[in-house]
Amino acid sequence: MNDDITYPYKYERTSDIGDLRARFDSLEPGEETSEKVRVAGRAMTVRGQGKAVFADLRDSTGRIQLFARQNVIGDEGMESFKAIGVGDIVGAEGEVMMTRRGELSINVRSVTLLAPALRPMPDTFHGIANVETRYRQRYLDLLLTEDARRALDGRAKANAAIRSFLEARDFVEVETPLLQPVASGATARPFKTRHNALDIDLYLRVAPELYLKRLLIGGLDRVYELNRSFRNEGVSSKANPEFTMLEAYEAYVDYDDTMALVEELVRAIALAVNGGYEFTAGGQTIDLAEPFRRMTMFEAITANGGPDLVDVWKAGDYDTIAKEADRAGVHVDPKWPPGKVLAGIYESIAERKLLEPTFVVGYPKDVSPLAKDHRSTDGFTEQTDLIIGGVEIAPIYSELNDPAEQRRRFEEQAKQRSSGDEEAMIADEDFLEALSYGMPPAGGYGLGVDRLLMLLLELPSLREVILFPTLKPDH
RNA sequence: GGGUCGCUAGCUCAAUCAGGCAGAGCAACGGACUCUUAAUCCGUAGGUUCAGGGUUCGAUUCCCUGGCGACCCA
Repeated sequence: MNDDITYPYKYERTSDIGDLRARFDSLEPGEETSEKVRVAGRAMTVRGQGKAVFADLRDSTGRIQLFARQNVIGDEGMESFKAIGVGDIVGAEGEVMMTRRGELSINVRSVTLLAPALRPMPDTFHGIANVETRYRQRYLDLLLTEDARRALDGRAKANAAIRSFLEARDFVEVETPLLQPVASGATARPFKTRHNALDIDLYLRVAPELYLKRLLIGGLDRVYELNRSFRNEGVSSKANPEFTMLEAYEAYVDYDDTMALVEELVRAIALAVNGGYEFTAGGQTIDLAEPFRRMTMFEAITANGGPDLVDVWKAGDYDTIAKEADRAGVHVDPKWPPGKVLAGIYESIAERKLLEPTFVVGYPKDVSPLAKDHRSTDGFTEQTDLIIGGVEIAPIYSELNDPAEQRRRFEEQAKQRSSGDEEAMIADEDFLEALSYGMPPAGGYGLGVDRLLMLLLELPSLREVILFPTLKPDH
């Protein structure tokens, strides 16, 4: 049907449009240069004016106007220029000039159709209002929605900042299995798949944690993986089944050291993404340059209008804890261990109100199977969660390295699992064996890159910072 | 999982309240126009109104079921 269209193999460009902008934006209106250039990109608008035609051409570096005049380009050239439609990908050759109205342009000598848009482009003025279309056809969204390009750009900058921050501190980037025989390392339901040749079930990782710890055992003292992990859970504005996380581990330090490192890292990412430390979340200005707050889970609850549960917890009065959970609107399963109930109260009352960066220090052992016992508070571990804008950004641990204690924690999780908690952590026997060879004391963390980007870019949903968010097929 | 809302031309939206020929702008196509930039002007074409069922003389509109999405709640 379109057999008469030819699709050229290449187009030799002399410049990106951004380069031309940088070099020639200061031309005077009406000034014409003899600088002959060849550019290529997508025609975003075309404005016919009889024997003159204007088009806006955009490549990934910017936009420039094409200005074709019949007395310059000739009758045949004019015909081919007029044939350009909105959305077509074209190459153009001509001299750089500034129109009398002060629009940097190319005085077109010839134009080449490289690939037409056979389907009409969405309205280039109104853009795409339907978010579903924006997610399903992100290629169109990127052409028409500034926020979509901003998110893409922000992520690239964040990734680069993360790598340079960690490389500068001698962390080694590694890659560990996505396909795992046991999906452990996080309390989450995994995706299951099948390897035919090996005839085994495999799971997509819910976290790379236990493999990165194997590398600590293997003598890598500073290690990280900027990874995609997968959790078989619902989608929401704060969760996508696949998401990007940074996990990093450093031997011979504890979670206090790691908190300081994460604080610096978050600032480095913000600086790279936004060029500064301030942004708005929950209607409040957040200044990442301020020292991050630290509070216990109990303090976080009381600071946000909840009950003081310190003494109740110490006394082991779990009935009162359960009653308070009920009052806080937490749907407590009677089989839940007390620490999970307490964490539920905290999440319900406090978490979303913690707008300023806050380390919530100390997590109940029942919900923290991979961190060392807290050195001074019974029933708690040395896990802290960094909360920013009411969103959990990064759990940080003094990593548990006692294999006997790790086995007990896994057994505790197994109990929760057998009482119906499908998200309870699975024991990884191979990891326990590895631990028994000795893992150095270490601090580690997992940083939710998507969530941090969503905050820094002030976008309302995780799906805005994930190029192709998980959606049901629409047909 | 529950609730609310949305889905009409490629896109942005009307028409739905109170059932009565499914429309406009942009994009496309044809024409006019040599400094436009949401260009303008004249004309042409463009529809499984998300899908299926029901009520009705008649359904985009009312009812039911389903699909996809958004938001809120759990």
